[in-house]
Amino acid sequence: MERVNFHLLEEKWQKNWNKKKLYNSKFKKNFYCLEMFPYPSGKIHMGHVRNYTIGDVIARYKFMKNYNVLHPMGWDAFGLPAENAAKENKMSPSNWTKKNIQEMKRQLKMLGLSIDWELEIATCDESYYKHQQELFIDFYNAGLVSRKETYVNWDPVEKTVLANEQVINGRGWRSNAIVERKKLHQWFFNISKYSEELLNDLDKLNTWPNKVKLMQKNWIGKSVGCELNFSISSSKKNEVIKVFTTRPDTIFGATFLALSVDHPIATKFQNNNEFNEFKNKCLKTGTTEEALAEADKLGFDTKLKAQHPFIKDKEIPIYFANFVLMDYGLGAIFGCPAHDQRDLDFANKYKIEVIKVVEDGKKIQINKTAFTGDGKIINSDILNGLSTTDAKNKIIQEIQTRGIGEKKINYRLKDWGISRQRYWGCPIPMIYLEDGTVKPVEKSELPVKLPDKVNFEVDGNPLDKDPNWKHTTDKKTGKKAIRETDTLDTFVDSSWYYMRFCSPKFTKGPFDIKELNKWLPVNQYIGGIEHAILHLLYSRFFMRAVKLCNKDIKTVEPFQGLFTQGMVCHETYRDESGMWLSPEEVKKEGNKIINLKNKNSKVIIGPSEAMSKSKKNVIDPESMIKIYGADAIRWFILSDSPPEKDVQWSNQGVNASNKFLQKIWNLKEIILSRRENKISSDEEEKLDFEFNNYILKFENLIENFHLNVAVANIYEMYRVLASYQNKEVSNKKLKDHLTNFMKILLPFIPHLASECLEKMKIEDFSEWPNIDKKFSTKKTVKVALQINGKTKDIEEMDSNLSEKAAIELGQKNSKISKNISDKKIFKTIFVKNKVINFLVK
RNA sequence: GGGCAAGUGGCGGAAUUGGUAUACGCGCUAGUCUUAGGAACUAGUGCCGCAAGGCUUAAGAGUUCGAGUCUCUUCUUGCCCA
Repeated sequence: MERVNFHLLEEKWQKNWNKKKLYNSKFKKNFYCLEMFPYPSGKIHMGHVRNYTIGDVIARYKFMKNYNVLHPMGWDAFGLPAENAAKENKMSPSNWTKKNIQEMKRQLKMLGLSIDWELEIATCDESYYKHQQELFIDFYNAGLVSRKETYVNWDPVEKTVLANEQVINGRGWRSNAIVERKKLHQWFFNISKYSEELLNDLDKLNTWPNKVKLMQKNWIGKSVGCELNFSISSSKKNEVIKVFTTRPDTIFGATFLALSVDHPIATKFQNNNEFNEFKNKCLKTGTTEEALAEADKLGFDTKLKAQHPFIKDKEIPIYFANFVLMDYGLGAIFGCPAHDQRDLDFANKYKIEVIKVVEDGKKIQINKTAFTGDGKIINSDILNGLSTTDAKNKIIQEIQTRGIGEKKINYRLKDWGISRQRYWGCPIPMIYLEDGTVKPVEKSELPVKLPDKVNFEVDGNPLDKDPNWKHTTDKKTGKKAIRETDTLDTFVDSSWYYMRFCSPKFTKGPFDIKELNKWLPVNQYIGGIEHAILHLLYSRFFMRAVKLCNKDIKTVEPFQGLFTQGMVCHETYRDESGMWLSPEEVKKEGNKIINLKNKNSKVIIGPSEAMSKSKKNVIDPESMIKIYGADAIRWFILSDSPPEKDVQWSNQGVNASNKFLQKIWNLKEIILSRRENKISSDEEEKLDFEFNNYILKFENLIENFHLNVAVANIYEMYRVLASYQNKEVSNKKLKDHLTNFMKILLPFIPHLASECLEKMKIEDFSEWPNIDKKFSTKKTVKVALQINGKTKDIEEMDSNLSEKAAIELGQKNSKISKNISDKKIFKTIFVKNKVINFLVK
């Protein structure tokens, strides 16, 4: 049998597809299939292969189901690695990025994806970020942008701001330096204006994974609480401290107030050396919630006292504390040590009274662990005996009637800080005039381009150190001005790229609204779970912001369907000294595993983990394609695990895939050269029934992403078809079903299936096989025969058999009759075409 | 600590509404052929048992004629938040 040269035929079909698109003017329905675009790091990895193969199956399938499919690809091309590479290799970020894009595009093309490369975009191109600057200005004019001075996570070694997720255990993720708090002027998108809407609209996203929706819900973090005034006892001016709390039910357990060092009250202490020293210490704690929870609780006693609002003559001390931030709530809290861990840690340290006001039923003494659960209220005057929920409602009402506070809804979601002190990003199109005016650059002056020649030898942001670029004039007034030297967070770039894809060459604005309305929302978005929160939330915000600026836009939710695929994993290997070994550096021989680098050293096999350079458990897609062919790689990555779960890479598995593809080829040869056999209409009908049932199943399997099950079914179909070559069916019948089989294979292994169909002289194979409804119900079914609920035998029966006849047939079955001969049937359960259950005594 | 998801052979995993548990693939075993190989083909492969038969979906209980699937308790793992 002829060996297939997968490489030759893959090359042939890839060239062929370059000319074709997934459009057909006679189709009326549109389908936008999008996979998360990659960061051009240099080479594609198996995660990309998995992501884009899954997307390709969906895109090709939808096209065969008569949809016009938009299936674009682009590059998330701004970001810090390019800048680091520039420092290391003396290569400009721009050239480094372009080189990587070229390389990765070449590799992606090897996979034979149905991507329309004419729509390609890169976020670092002026033609892209120009429009991003326009959007920024639109948002600014719509009141969605603000400039605030806030604390940021500052990496003192990298001299840059870190995002919360870049702070790990209080240290910078790259430098490992202890992260500090630093006050900086930053630009923000006012995403928190949309908190309620972003939360409520999650309900509309029916096909999103619940897990992702839940993560977003927790991230937005809506909580109901109240503001409450405490008056300062010794104050003659009736000074009041406003606090926010989500636990007003514990007010009777309040034993101190804790304020942020930036609270207005702090001005009283600005000349107090001890206080200033304390304030500086606070800057050593990061700003993440985790950092605040973990940090040693530090306080500064103001010696001031506040009057407890509900307990007459009770005064509680007022402290400044390092775990209270001005950005959160009102920068002031009341401390209830018994029922909040941070408050308890603080109270224990400064010997503050602990009063238990929630009873958990077990009468536990509060020592080192606070009780934060729900329970019954005690020691609380008017609230005694109530549940925590009831107490909350009652005390809020009481606070409102007394006029000392009000109910407040709080969100954990804060405004989105978008300033980055970096070169390789989209410049923020704002200028600062000498008179202090801050204004957007005139739209006609866009884009604000990045300078080409930049000195990366200096610390900090190169744009800030480039006077030629930094100094400019305001085109409207002619006045001298300084540019904003911060660039935009790269999450901004990826928040609207799916909009740009609808009209990527459009020059009059970020998008042609007609095209936008035609394609959006993205019908199927596919990507990693790691973007469950930020990228998806920011994109949802962007869609709303864009809609606010353009009333003609119809879409609110950008991604109608979302699928999050799992990671690609591989075993990890280390030598005796604990150094990681790559899969190429070890060899398995039977039960033994040999270290090829050092034959005397043992190899320790670790658990299978997500492929990562640091653990060296990486398999390079291109070298795999060179050995087994692209179709075999696609086939394997789809076959072994459900797409939403992690998959383990296995060379044996790919090898098996490759063998199976060869068998498909052989089967086609056998059927094409088969001699005509006798024909039995019964046999032909049986084949029709079997095949139609498979086709019927497939639509469900693909649309629900059960691609591994689809693969299993294809193996079965292969066996059915192969078994019929010696049966009494016509060549035409066999070839018709072989054609259906190949069409079903097309989205999975497009090269081989196309080649086979061409060899079979099938001219148009762009349509999914039709189902013949008359073959969708089976003539005979297998029925389980049970005694007292235990299956004894399985019998094939006519599917139209009456209940009576079926039961009679069941009773005659030898295994049943043997077991019931000396017993009495007192009941028979009959489930048509499934089960007959005899209950006997 | 809180929330969510999951636990099925040696391994990856199947199993519409509760109705044939272990599909399909890998691996393994035996055999055929031979250019002796990491090829192809055939047969077998959950566990116990010579067999008849019995047992089996993390453990235990419950509902049901019938539970991998529903309910409760426990254990373990993973993810997210703290």
